[in-house]
Amino acid sequence: MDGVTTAAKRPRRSQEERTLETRGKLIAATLDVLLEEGYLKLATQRICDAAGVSRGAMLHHFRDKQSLIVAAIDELLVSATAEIRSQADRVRAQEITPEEFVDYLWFEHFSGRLFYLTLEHVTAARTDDEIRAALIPVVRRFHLALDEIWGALFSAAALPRSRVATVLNLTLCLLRGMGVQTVLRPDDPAYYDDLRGVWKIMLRAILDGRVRLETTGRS
Amino acid sequence: MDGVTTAAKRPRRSQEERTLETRGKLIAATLDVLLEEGYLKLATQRICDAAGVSRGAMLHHFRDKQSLIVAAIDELLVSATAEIRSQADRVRAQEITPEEFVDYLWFEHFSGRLFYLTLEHVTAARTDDEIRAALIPVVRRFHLALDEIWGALFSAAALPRSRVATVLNLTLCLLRGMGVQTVLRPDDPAYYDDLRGVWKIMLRAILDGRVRLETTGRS
DNA sequence: ATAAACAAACAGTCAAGACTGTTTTTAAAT
DNA sequence: ATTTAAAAACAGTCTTGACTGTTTGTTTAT
Repeated sequence: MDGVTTAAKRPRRSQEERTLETRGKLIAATLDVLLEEGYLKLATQRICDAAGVSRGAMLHHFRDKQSLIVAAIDELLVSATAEIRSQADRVRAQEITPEEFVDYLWFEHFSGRLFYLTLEHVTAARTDDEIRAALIPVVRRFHLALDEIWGALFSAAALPRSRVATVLNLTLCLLRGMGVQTVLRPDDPAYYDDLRGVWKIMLRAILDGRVRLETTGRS
Repeated sequence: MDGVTTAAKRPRRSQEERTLETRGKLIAATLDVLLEEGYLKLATQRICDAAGVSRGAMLHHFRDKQSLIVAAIDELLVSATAEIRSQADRVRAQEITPEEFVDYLWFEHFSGRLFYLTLEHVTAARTDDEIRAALIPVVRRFHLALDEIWGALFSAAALPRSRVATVLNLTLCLLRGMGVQTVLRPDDPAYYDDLRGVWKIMLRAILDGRVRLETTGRS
């Protein structure tokens, strides 16, 4: 295995390329292992095994375990934002209905990977000041991006522009709550279909103007 | 400090009394420490310190750490059920409105202790088959009790009896989702008031019959 | 005297960061 | 163009502390 053989097998990569590749592997592996093992059992050796990278290399690129996790969550939310935006564009173009968008959000994000990863990092953040401080800006960017997406989503005359984001955020809260429940209420898809069905009826009533949202006194 | 002095200070307690007291202390301490530290940092020594009981005694009464936690969650949900039932009785007696009930659920349970403890055990259960298997029956009892409470709650002519539980479960999912968000979106009570305000408007529309829920096709 | 409740010590496991060593790339010197 | 030195990327080992369940010992109730 001399220099000639090595050069023939693999072109010389710049430091930047090497860095991007290693970081990318670590971030992807972190999300996979976090989903599979949970935060409680998330060991750096396990991540590195999955990434095919040493712990020394991991620590070269990320100050500590927590820094790696925060970077991974950031990447997760950036990706999710792009995917949601893409589907939202289809709602606006009237290729899919708002009801179908709700189904998309449920089946593609909130009853699986995105939400379970959210559950893990949110729960860890609740009792750890450092994690929480690191994640609040990350999540705030996600919320702002969603609000921007929601603002451009609907043009229903019956729904004031200022209410659009509220309704969509309420939709997301419903789906998060359902996501929480899936953990200890599995094998009951009818229950979740039922909830979602009722929600769609409510959403349709709002979009059609049968329920008005202007006056939201604090009551 | 001889036997006579001890007897004079504290009456002789039966083994059963001692057991109930020790178990009670451990269970209460578990919930307190779980809320404060999270599942990730929940150490049995910390629980025992808080309970004023030795680890040996803890292990005498509970097979292992997990058994203690499951017993504590069971107790938590039994207590919450009783409290929710008591408020629901006041709704039925028309002492408080359904809207006020929603506020009660939010402020007393889903924006604080009950929900945060739920977050902890649900997240731990997601990736641990044993915990999940132990908690599913516990949580099922909670769900059944809630459905029974909901079934007796409203007598709105416009809302079919079969739909009452769905609407209340939908309410709880919304509140759970909001509870999840409070962790990384703190210091924004107006946001949560807004969401809750919109839901109350929708709830009122359902109760008043302006939105009908009979046909909930699976769409 | 015996059993149950309780306490403390023991033993083993595991994980993260610190640390040391190696390989690859880049820049400077020749 | 080649060599050398430095920097960056990467790998592997060590250290330390924390944790849980097991075991042994003590106290209280029957």
